[in-house]
Amino acid sequence: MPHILDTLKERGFIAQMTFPEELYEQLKEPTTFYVGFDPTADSLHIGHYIPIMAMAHMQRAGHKPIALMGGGTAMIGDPSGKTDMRKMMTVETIDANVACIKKQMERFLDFGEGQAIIVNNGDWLRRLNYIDFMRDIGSLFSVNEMLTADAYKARMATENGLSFLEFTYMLLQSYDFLELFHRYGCRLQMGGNDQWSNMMHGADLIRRKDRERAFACTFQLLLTHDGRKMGKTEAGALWLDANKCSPYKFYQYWRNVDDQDVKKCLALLTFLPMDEVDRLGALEGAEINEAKKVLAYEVTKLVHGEEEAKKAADAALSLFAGGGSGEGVPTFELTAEQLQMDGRVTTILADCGLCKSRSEARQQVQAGAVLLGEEKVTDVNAVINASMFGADGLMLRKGKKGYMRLVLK
RNA sequence: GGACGGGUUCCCGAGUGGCCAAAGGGAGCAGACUGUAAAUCUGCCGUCACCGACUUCGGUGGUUCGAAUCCACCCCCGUCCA
Repeated sequence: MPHILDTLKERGFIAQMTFPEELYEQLKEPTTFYVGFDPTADSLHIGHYIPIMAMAHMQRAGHKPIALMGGGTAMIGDPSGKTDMRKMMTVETIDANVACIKKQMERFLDFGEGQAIIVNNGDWLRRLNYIDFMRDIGSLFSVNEMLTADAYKARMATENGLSFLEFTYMLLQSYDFLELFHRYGCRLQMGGNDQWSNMMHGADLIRRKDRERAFACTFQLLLTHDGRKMGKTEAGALWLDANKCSPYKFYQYWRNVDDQDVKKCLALLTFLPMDEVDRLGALEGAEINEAKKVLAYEVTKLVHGEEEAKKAADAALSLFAGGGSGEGVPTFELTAEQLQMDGRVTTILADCGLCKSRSEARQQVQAGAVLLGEEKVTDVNAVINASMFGADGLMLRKGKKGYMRLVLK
């Protein structure tokens, strides 16, 4: 079996790590490691996916993952990678988010007996005593040195500045690591590359305070080939929750990735063997669409399950290739009464989510982007009535990719 | 605490009494071209039963026929000083 670090490197996960040789030795033994997640929303999004995949790889290689929920640190907000101070969140919101995220994580990791665990740093951070903390931990940090961290430097350079609350974040995250070391013998922290300085200081804290081995290792962020963050959609982020982003939409996102990003995505986001990734990634021209189909299917399968992935693939087949059953095509139900009251195409376009507002719907009609069945809608005031529905409803389309099957209830 | 500079639509950022729903860029959506890709060109991009109306420019009040723009107070941020 290849060394886990080699696997992760080969797939493109690793960004940087502390004491590479020593860590390499350490990981020859089963090692407990952790990754932190901020419960700033009630669902994970694609940005969390890379670390989760890495955790899964690690677990398969015999290491023990700890998913640390930042129920305590979320009350502060990590300044890394942010140009603005985050909104502070209430304890209730945070705890509710933690519960939702816990549920989602169970899909990716084995939380069985003796396997991965989830802990919440709110358990120890929220009852921290300021004076004790400052004596034990604060005394070991040098402000001069902290200020050299990119995360802080960047924030100092902007006109938004950095609050003390946020400045303290590094100490708390470092303390988390120490606490997890004490509780579970956790020796490695992994996470996004934007966390590098926080993670490094945590490992350093354990070395200084307990004189024990501890490591930090960061992952590449999921960026497009030209350096933009991947997974941005109109809705802000590509959510892993089916209610926030349907499996169909999720599938379509990956089906439409840039050619240049396909190989990287296959390596990072799926468990396909690397020779298969290399083969698919090498396809050129229209052929690369095959790779995109595999990518979309595999990722959707991991996130939403095999059944949903099949439905999404089938929907794509029926909408774009004239095959399939069309079972997974997005549908929107409406009643005859609704049509009676307001059956305007623009209203329905907005209600079913194809357009953000009726104004936008109106503009799309004017642009000639809207089709009802096979008919282009030319009149902004066009109305849909019950007689237009066929046996499988009525297909409403916005552009080439926006499909919604209307069904009469 | 003091002096100065700021808070504009999803983001960046112009605008200093009417010509402002607010320049420009980015993101996004759509059209053409394609391979459900990229690049390019074009249109849209506050809301609304939309040739008109309504709501927006940190907050609240005021001046004015008329305010994002002027005044007062307040909140928030930055820089320098203490």
